Amino acid sequence: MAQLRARPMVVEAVRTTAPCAGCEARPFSVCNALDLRDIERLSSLAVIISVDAGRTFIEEGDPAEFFFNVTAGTAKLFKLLPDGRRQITGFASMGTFLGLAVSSTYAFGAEAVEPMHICRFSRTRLRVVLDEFPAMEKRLLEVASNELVAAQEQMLLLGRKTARERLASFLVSRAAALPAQDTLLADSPAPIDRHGPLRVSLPMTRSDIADYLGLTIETVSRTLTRFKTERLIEIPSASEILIRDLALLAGLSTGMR
Amino acid sequence: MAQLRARPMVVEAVRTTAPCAGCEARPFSVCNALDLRDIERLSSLAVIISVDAGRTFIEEGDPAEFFFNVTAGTAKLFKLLPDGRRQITGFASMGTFLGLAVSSTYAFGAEAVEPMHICRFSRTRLRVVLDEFPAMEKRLLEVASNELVAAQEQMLLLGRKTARERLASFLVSRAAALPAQDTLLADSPAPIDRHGPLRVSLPMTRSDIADYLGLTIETVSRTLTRFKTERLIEIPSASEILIRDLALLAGLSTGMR
DNA sequence: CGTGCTTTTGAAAATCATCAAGTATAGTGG
DNA sequence: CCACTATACTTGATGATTTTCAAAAGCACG
Repeated sequence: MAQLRARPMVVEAVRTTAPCAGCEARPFSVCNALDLRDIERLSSLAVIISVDAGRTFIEEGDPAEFFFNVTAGTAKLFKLLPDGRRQITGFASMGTFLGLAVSSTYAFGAEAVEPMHICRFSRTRLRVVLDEFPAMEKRLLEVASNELVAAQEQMLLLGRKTARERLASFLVSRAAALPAQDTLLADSPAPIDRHGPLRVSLPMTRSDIADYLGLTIETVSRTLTRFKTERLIEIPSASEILIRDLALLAGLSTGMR
Repeated sequence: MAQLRARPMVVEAVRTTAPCAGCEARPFSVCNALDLRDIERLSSLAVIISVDAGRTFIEEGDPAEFFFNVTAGTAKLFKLLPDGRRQITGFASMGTFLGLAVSSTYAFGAEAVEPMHICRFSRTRLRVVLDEFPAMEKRLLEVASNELVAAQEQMLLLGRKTARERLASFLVSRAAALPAQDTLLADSPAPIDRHGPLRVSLPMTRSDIADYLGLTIETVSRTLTRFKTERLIEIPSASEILIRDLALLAGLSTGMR
């Protein structure tokens, strides 16, 4: 049960200019709450950081000094037990805002699964901006509310769904997040009505998927293989899956059979 | 696996005056963000509702017309699968704010486990107040952030902890919430250092506990019995538990043995 | 073209769920 | 006030899904 993990080092800051105005992630992020004029203020506070795949950039329990905004790549967010058991609580991709904890320390860790670009803000300095622009605070509340809904859905999955239902849910949610690969801002009911095979990429390892779904890598592998033999999916490579029957998978994800 | 449940009727509104100024729950709730002068504005929007034990007052999927603030009693919040499997995502007690969903429908249901008093606000009308008082919006963001942290902790529990660890975690969190019985606003590190037996009340049924912890009622019962034979707790009645060794239980809850 | 890591596959083991009574508790009506 | 009934809780025996242990097969990278 207990698999101990090496503790990766926290990434060191790599300072760069922060051109918020031309930021590709802005349309997907809380920063969009500000208009171009105010964006300048934000730019002056932001530091852009590059994070290599596998690097931890938030350490659970560390003083929560910064807020982060993901502008490229994907991170896994996780909590650990003393013996090394890990629960991944979510994946953060372009536009995701991190660090909302009220407490003085981070309640979770974050590690890049792909090379990332992250926009980093000092908490204290961003707080001033938030007080100045209530629109951004409002947007943050929306984001937090959406995350809360997603968290409740994940609790349902972890507490009550079978391995099969968990994997089906995971694949469906990955498909629903296309092309914006971001569930947190999925305000509109994603248009998942297209037919034909749907290509979803899985930048995370089987181990990550297992720790996200509360399973072991073996169960993840076996279940995916079974989906394949049942012609629900194809697995061209380990990091890529073709969904052949999304509706059926969606049914499976809620216990229909 | 699938136990179907009768669908309880939604409670009808029981209109009463809303004396926010003298509200016992205010110190524990978001309403505290307003000073006495502004509280009057709030009062004019609130309707106090009485809910009998067992009554559902939020139906998952219904249009999210209202916000709620619990002023007395306890509710369980839950999500259902089509076949009746249920996941309780949390318990709401005095001071808890409900209905934060951004979407137009409730993402979860809520049912009273004890007779309750609830303060009800129209979403559209409360929105006006929020725009007027940024302090309250800020307080809401804090609340949402704290709930998010609690949700991540629960994901760790549901995804990675054993039955024993889950029950230990549950009892410890009930003890930590004393006397304010409210985890959501537990901003300060709860002073759990007192020794001697600690009395925690469990107003919810074993079935509720099971659905909260992702277990069956039998496993809940067996595990509590085992704690009793191990002298960790006493069980004077089904709805009351004496914790004899909180530190040991706290250790158990994170996998120490 | 090794070498190391990830993934897949197989067999055995374990935790927790299910099925099944039996016991306590609470609420109801006589 | 007490018996009666319904519900909740406990306890036991059995079973199944998932984990654990083990090893082979793929794949990526130097």
